[in-house]
Amino acid sequence: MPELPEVETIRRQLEPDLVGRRFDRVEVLDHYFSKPSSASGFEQAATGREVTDVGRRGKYLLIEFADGEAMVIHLRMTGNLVLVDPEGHTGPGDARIYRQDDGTRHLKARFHLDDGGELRFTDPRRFGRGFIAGPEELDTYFAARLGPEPLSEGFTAEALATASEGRTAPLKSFLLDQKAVAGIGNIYADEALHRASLHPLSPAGSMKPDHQSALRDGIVAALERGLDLGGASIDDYRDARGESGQMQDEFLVHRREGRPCPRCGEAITRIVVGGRSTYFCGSCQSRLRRRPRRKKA
DNA sequence: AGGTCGGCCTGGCAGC
DNA sequence: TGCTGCCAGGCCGACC
Repeated sequence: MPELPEVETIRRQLEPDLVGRRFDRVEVLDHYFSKPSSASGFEQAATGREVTDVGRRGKYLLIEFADGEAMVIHLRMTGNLVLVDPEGHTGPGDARIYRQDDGTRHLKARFHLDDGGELRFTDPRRFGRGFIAGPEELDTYFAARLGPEPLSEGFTAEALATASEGRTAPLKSFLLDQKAVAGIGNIYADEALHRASLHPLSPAGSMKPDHQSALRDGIVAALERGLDLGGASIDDYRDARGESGQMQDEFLVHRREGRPCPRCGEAITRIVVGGRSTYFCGSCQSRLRRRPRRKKA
Protein backbone atom coordinates (compact mmCIF):
# COMPACT_ATOMS: atom_id res chain seq x y z
CA MET A 1 0.00 0.00 0.00
CA PRO A 2 1.75 3.09 -1.16
CA GLU A 3 1.98 5.72 1.55
CA LEU A 4 4.16 8.81 1.69
CA PRO A 5 7.56 7.04 1.57
CA GLU A 6 6.50 4.81 -1.33
CA VAL A 7 5.03 7.69 -3.34
CA GLU A 8 8.08 9.85 -2.62
CA THR A 9 10.39 7.02 -3.73
CA ILE A 10 8.53 6.83 -7.04
CA ARG A 11 8.57 10.61 -7.38
CA ARG A 12 12.35 10.73 -6.96
CA GLN A 13 12.79 8.06 -9.60
CA LEU A 14 10.42 9.64 -12.10
CA GLU A 15 11.72 13.16 -11.81
CA PRO A 16 15.02 12.85 -13.73
CA ASP A 17 13.44 10.77 -16.49
CA LEU A 18 10.21 12.72 -16.94
CA VAL A 19 11.22 16.36 -16.60
CA GLY A 20 11.69 17.83 -20.07
CA ARG A 21 9.82 14.93 -21.70
CA ARG A 22 6.57 15.34 -23.62
CA PHE A 23 3.59 12.99 -23.72
CA ASP A 24 3.42 12.16 -27.43
CA ARG A 25 0.53 9.77 -27.03
CA VAL A 26 -1.63 8.84 -24.08
CA GLU A 27 -3.82 5.75 -23.84
CA VAL A 28 -6.37 5.17 -21.10
CA LEU A 29 -7.19 1.47 -21.28
CA ASP A 30 -9.60 1.45 -18.33
CA HIS A 31 -12.00 4.35 -17.92
CA TYR A 32 -11.99 3.76 -14.15
CA PHE A 33 -8.56 5.38 -14.11
CA SER A 34 -9.83 8.74 -15.36
CA LYS A 35 -13.22 8.64 -13.63
CA PRO A 36 -15.21 10.87 -13.50
CA SER A 37 -13.61 12.17 -16.73
CA SER A 38 -13.96 10.06 -19.83
CA ALA A 39 -10.95 8.15 -21.10
CA SER A 40 -10.85 10.21 -24.30
CA GLY A 41 -11.22 13.48 -22.42
CA PHE A 42 -8.28 12.59 -20.20
CA GLU A 43 -6.19 11.44 -23.16
CA GLN A 44 -6.84 14.72 -24.97
CA ALA A 45 -5.97 16.80 -21.92
CA ALA A 46 -2.69 14.95 -21.34
CA THR A 47 -1.46 14.54 -24.91
CA GLY A 48 1.28 16.90 -26.07
CA ARG A 49 2.06 18.22 -22.59
CA GLU A 50 5.64 18.75 -21.53
CA VAL A 51 6.59 17.77 -18.00
CA THR A 52 8.33 20.55 -16.07
CA ASP A 53 8.41 18.98 -12.63
CA VAL A 54 7.35 15.94 -10.64
CA GLY A 55 5.94 16.74 -7.21
CA ARG A 56 4.06 15.13 -4.38
CA ARG A 57 1.43 16.19 -1.88
CA GLY A 58 0.53 13.59 0.73
CA LYS A 59 0.03 10.38 -1.21
CA TYR A 60 -0.75 12.26 -4.42
CA LEU A 61 1.82 12.34 -7.19
CA LEU A 62 1.91 15.52 -9.28
CA ILE A 63 3.21 15.50 -12.83
CA GLU A 64 3.41 19.19 -13.54
CA PHE A 65 3.19 21.07 -16.82
CA ALA A 66 4.53 24.47 -17.87
CA ASP A 67 1.24 26.36 -17.58
CA GLY A 68 0.76 25.36 -13.95
CA GLU A 69 -1.64 22.54 -14.71
CA ALA A 70 -0.76 19.12 -13.38
CA MET A 71 -1.68 15.50 -13.82
CA VAL A 72 -2.53 14.17 -10.37
CA ILE A 73 -2.20 10.45 -9.77
CA HIS A 74 -3.28 8.58 -6.67
CA LEU A 75 -2.14 4.94 -6.48
CA ARG A 76 -4.64 4.07 -3.73
CA MET A 77 -4.15 0.42 -2.78
CA THR A 78 -2.45 -1.34 -5.61
CA GLY A 79 -1.67 1.29 -8.23
CA ASN A 80 1.81 1.23 -9.69
CA LEU A 81 3.83 3.41 -12.03
CA VAL A 82 6.49 1.73 -14.12
CA LEU A 83 9.01 3.57 -16.21
CA VAL A 84 10.14 1.96 -19.44
CA ASP A 85 13.26 3.33 -21.10
CA PRO A 86 13.54 3.88 -24.89
CA GLU A 87 15.09 0.41 -25.27
CA GLY A 88 12.10 -1.18 -23.58
CA HIS A 89 13.81 -1.96 -20.27
CA THR A 90 12.02 -1.39 -17.00
CA GLY A 91 15.20 -0.93 -15.00
CA PRO A 92 18.96 -1.51 -14.89
CA GLY A 93 20.72 -4.51 -13.43
CA ASP A 94 19.55 -7.93 -12.44
CA ALA A 95 16.26 -8.75 -14.14
CA ARG A 96 15.25 -11.18 -11.41
CA ILE A 97 14.39 -8.43 -9.00
CA TYR A 98 12.02 -6.71 -11.39
CA ARG A 99 8.37 -7.47 -11.66
CA GLN A 100 7.87 -10.56 -13.75
CA ASP A 101 5.35 -8.87 -16.00
CA ASP A 102 7.30 -5.67 -16.90
CA GLY A 103 4.26 -3.57 -16.14
CA THR A 104 1.90 -4.87 -18.78
CA ARG A 105 -0.25 -6.95 -16.44
CA HIS A 106 -3.31 -5.00 -15.26
CA LEU A 107 -2.21 -2.13 -17.48
CA LYS A 108 -4.68 0.73 -17.15
CA ALA A 109 -2.94 3.69 -18.81
CA ARG A 110 0.19 4.33 -20.82
CA PHE A 111 2.03 7.55 -21.53
CA HIS A 112 4.32 7.41 -24.56
CA LEU A 113 7.22 9.82 -24.20
CA ASP A 114 8.91 11.84 -26.94
CA ASP A 115 12.22 10.01 -26.39
CA GLY A 116 10.66 6.62 -27.06
CA GLY A 117 10.25 5.74 -23.40
CA GLU A 118 6.97 5.09 -21.68
CA LEU A 119 5.27 5.53 -18.34
CA ARG A 120 2.82 2.77 -17.45
CA PHE A 121 0.11 2.79 -14.84
CA THR A 122 -1.00 -0.63 -13.62
CA ASP A 123 -3.60 -1.42 -10.98
CA PRO A 124 -5.18 -4.82 -10.30
CA ARG A 125 -7.77 -3.41 -7.89
CA ARG A 126 -8.82 -0.47 -10.08
CA PHE A 127 -8.84 1.98 -7.17
CA GLY A 128 -6.15 4.28 -8.54
CA ARG A 129 -7.18 7.54 -10.17
CA GLY A 130 -5.72 10.24 -12.36
CA PHE A 131 -6.99 13.69 -13.27
CA ILE A 132 -5.69 16.92 -14.73
CA ALA A 133 -6.33 20.25 -13.04
CA GLY A 134 -5.18 23.86 -12.98
CA PRO A 135 -3.31 25.52 -10.11
CA GLU A 136 -6.35 27.05 -8.41
CA GLU A 137 -8.35 23.88 -8.65
CA LEU A 138 -5.40 21.98 -7.18
CA ASP A 139 -5.11 24.37 -4.26
CA THR A 140 -8.78 23.98 -3.48
CA TYR A 141 -8.64 20.23 -3.87
CA PHE A 142 -5.72 19.74 -1.52
CA ALA A 143 -6.80 22.36 0.98
CA ALA A 144 -10.06 20.48 1.42
CA ARG A 145 -8.38 17.12 1.88
CA LEU A 146 -4.87 17.39 3.26
CA GLY A 147 -3.20 18.62 6.42
CA PRO A 148 0.49 19.45 6.89
CA GLU A 149 3.30 17.58 5.15
CA PRO A 150 5.01 15.59 7.91
CA LEU A 151 8.48 15.91 6.36
CA SER A 152 8.29 19.68 6.03
CA GLU A 153 9.70 22.16 8.54
CA GLY A 154 6.25 23.31 9.52
CA PHE A 155 5.41 19.93 10.97
CA THR A 156 5.98 20.53 14.66
CA ALA A 157 4.56 19.25 17.92
CA GLU A 158 2.55 22.46 18.04
CA ALA A 159 1.02 21.73 14.63
CA LEU A 160 0.02 18.31 15.94
CA ALA A 161 -1.43 19.94 19.05
CA THR A 162 -3.63 22.19 16.94
CA ALA A 163 -4.81 19.36 14.71
CA SER A 164 -5.68 17.07 17.61
CA GLU A 165 -7.32 19.62 19.88
CA GLY A 166 -10.72 18.47 21.03
CA ARG A 167 -10.63 15.28 18.99
CA THR A 168 -12.03 12.21 20.64
CA ALA A 169 -11.15 9.77 17.86
CA PRO A 170 -8.50 7.18 18.72
CA LEU A 171 -4.93 8.13 17.81
CA LYS A 172 -4.84 5.43 15.13
CA SER A 173 -7.88 6.91 13.34
CA PHE A 174 -6.51 10.40 13.82
CA LEU A 175 -3.26 9.49 12.05
CA LEU A 176 -5.16 7.95 9.14
CA ASP A 177 -7.09 11.20 8.70
CA GLN A 178 -5.24 12.93 5.86
CA LYS A 179 -6.53 16.27 7.10
CA ALA A 180 -4.65 15.78 10.37
CA VAL A 181 -1.34 14.78 8.77
CA ALA A 182 -0.90 14.12 5.05
CA GLY A 183 0.57 10.89 3.73
CA ILE A 184 0.27 8.44 6.62
CA GLY A 185 -1.44 5.09 5.99
CA ASN A 186 -1.98 1.93 7.98
CA ILE A 187 1.68 0.86 8.04
CA TYR A 188 3.30 4.10 9.15
CA ALA A 189 0.51 4.91 11.62
CA ASP A 190 1.31 1.71 13.55
CA GLU A 191 5.05 2.27 13.28
CA ALA A 192 4.85 5.91 14.41
CA LEU A 193 2.68 5.08 17.44
CA HIS A 194 5.11 2.39 18.54
CA ARG A 195 8.05 4.75 18.24
CA ALA A 196 6.13 7.30 20.31
CA SER A 197 5.11 4.63 22.87
CA LEU A 198 1.50 5.70 22.47
CA HIS A 199 -1.54 3.43 22.62
CA PRO A 200 -3.54 3.40 19.36
CA LEU A 201 -6.86 3.70 21.23
CA SER A 202 -5.92 6.82 23.19
CA PRO A 203 -8.15 9.77 22.29
CA ALA A 204 -6.14 12.11 20.05
CA GLY A 205 -7.18 15.17 22.03
CA SER A 206 -5.89 13.72 25.29
CA MET A 207 -2.23 14.08 24.34
CA LYS A 208 -0.05 16.23 26.55
CA PRO A 209 2.76 18.32 25.04
CA ASP A 210 5.36 15.60 25.62
CA HIS A 211 3.11 13.07 23.89
CA GLN A 212 2.63 15.41 20.95
CA SER A 213 6.35 15.88 20.75
CA ALA A 214 6.96 12.11 20.87
CA LEU A 215 4.32 11.49 18.21
CA ARG A 216 5.76 14.14 15.95
CA ASP A 217 9.18 12.55 16.29
CA GLY A 218 7.76 9.06 15.83
CA ILE A 219 5.98 10.02 12.62
CA VAL A 220 9.08 11.67 11.17
CA ALA A 221 11.37 8.80 12.17
CA ALA A 222 9.04 6.12 10.77
CA LEU A 223 8.56 7.95 7.46
CA GLU A 224 12.26 8.73 7.07
CA ARG A 225 13.20 5.13 7.78
CA GLY A 226 10.70 4.06 5.12
CA LEU A 227 12.18 6.52 2.67
CA ASP A 228 15.72 5.35 3.40
CA LEU A 229 14.67 1.77 2.63
CA GLY A 230 12.82 2.60 -0.56
CA GLY A 231 9.39 1.97 0.93
CA ALA A 232 7.63 -1.15 2.11
CA SER A 233 6.58 -3.93 -0.26
CA ILE A 234 3.92 -6.11 1.34
CA ASP A 235 1.85 -7.19 -1.62
CA ASP A 236 1.91 -5.21 -4.81
CA TYR A 237 4.11 -2.22 -4.23
CA ARG A 238 7.07 -1.82 -6.52
CA ASP A 239 8.96 1.35 -7.29
CA ALA A 240 9.13 2.99 -10.73
CA ARG A 241 11.95 0.64 -11.69
CA GLY A 242 9.94 -2.39 -10.62
CA GLU A 243 12.01 -3.04 -7.50
CA SER A 244 10.70 -3.92 -4.05
CA GLY A 245 11.37 -1.72 -1.03
CA GLN A 246 12.99 -3.08 2.14
CA MET A 247 10.96 -1.39 4.86
CA GLN A 248 8.74 -4.47 5.39
CA ASP A 249 11.81 -6.28 6.80
CA GLU A 250 12.16 -3.65 9.51
CA PHE A 251 8.60 -3.24 10.73
CA LEU A 252 8.59 -2.79 14.50
CA VAL A 253 4.99 -3.87 15.00
CA HIS A 254 3.01 -3.77 11.76
CA ARG A 255 1.89 -7.26 10.69
CA ARG A 256 3.91 -8.78 13.53
CA GLU A 257 1.13 -10.21 15.68
CA GLY A 258 2.45 -12.59 18.35
CA ARG A 259 6.07 -11.78 17.66
CA PRO A 260 8.22 -10.04 20.26
CA CYS A 261 8.19 -6.28 20.58
CA PRO A 262 11.68 -5.07 19.55
CA ARG A 263 11.75 -2.77 22.55
CA CYS A 264 10.44 -4.85 25.44
CA GLY A 265 10.02 -8.38 24.12
CA GLU A 266 6.31 -8.70 24.88
CA ALA A 267 4.11 -10.27 22.21
CA ILE A 268 2.62 -7.82 19.74
CA THR A 269 -1.15 -7.53 19.70
CA ARG A 270 -3.53 -7.09 16.76
CA ILE A 271 -6.80 -5.25 17.18
CA VAL A 272 -9.19 -3.54 14.76
CA VAL A 273 -9.56 0.23 15.03
CA GLY A 274 -11.92 2.04 12.72
CA GLY A 275 -12.10 -1.08 10.58
CA ARG A 276 -8.33 -1.21 10.13
CA SER A 277 -5.91 -3.85 11.40
CA THR A 278 -3.80 -2.26 14.10
CA TYR A 279 -0.64 -3.74 15.60
CA PHE A 280 0.92 -2.52 18.81
CA CYS A 281 2.73 -3.58 21.96
CA GLY A 282 0.30 -3.59 24.86
CA SER A 283 3.20 -3.47 27.29
CA CYS A 284 5.23 -0.47 26.20
CA GLN A 285 2.67 1.56 24.22
CA SER A 286 0.78 2.78 27.20
CA ARG A 287 1.95 6.33 27.77
CA LEU A 288 -1.67 7.39 27.54
CA ARG A 289 -4.55 5.55 29.09
CA ARG A 290 -6.82 3.75 26.72
CA ARG A 291 -10.47 4.72 26.63
CA PRO A 292 -12.35 3.62 29.73
CA ARG A 293 -13.96 0.26 29.20
CA ARG A 294 -17.67 -0.20 29.56
CA LYS A 295 -18.52 -1.76 32.87
CA LYS A 296 -19.58 -5.35 32.89
CA ALA A 297 -23.32 -5.81 33.22
C1' DA B 1 -19.10 18.96 12.76
C1' DG B 2 -16.67 15.12 14.21
C1' DG B 3 -17.01 10.06 14.46
C1' DT B 4 -18.19 5.70 12.43
C1' DC B 5 -19.29 2.51 9.02
C1' DG B 6 -20.15 0.49 4.52
C1' DG B 7 -18.98 0.52 -0.43
C1' DC B 8 -15.88 0.54 -4.09
C1' DC B 9 -12.63 -3.33 -6.34
C1' DT B 10 -10.12 -7.81 -7.26
C1' DG B 11 -6.32 -11.13 -6.14
C1' DG B 12 -5.04 -14.33 -2.93
C1' DC B 13 -5.82 -17.64 0.23
C1' DA B 14 -8.15 -20.49 3.93
C1' DG B 15 -11.40 -23.92 4.37
C1' DC B 16 -14.30 -27.41 2.88
C1' DT C 1 -9.14 -30.01 -7.52
C1' DG C 2 -12.30 -26.43 -7.48
C1' DC C 3 -15.50 -23.68 -5.43
C1' DT C 4 -17.04 -20.22 -1.95
C1' DG C 5 -16.30 -16.61 1.00
C1' DC C 6 -13.56 -13.58 3.37
C1' DC C 7 -9.79 -10.25 3.88
C1' DA C 8 -6.77 -6.40 2.56
C1' DG C 9 -7.38 -0.81 2.94
C1' DG C 10 -7.38 4.71 0.90
C1' DC C 11 -10.86 7.48 0.29
C1' DC C 12 -15.61 8.96 -0.07
C1' DG C 13 -20.36 9.46 1.00
C1' DA C 14 -24.11 8.48 4.12
C1' DC C 15 -25.70 8.69 8.55
C1' DC C 16 -25.88 9.85 13.50
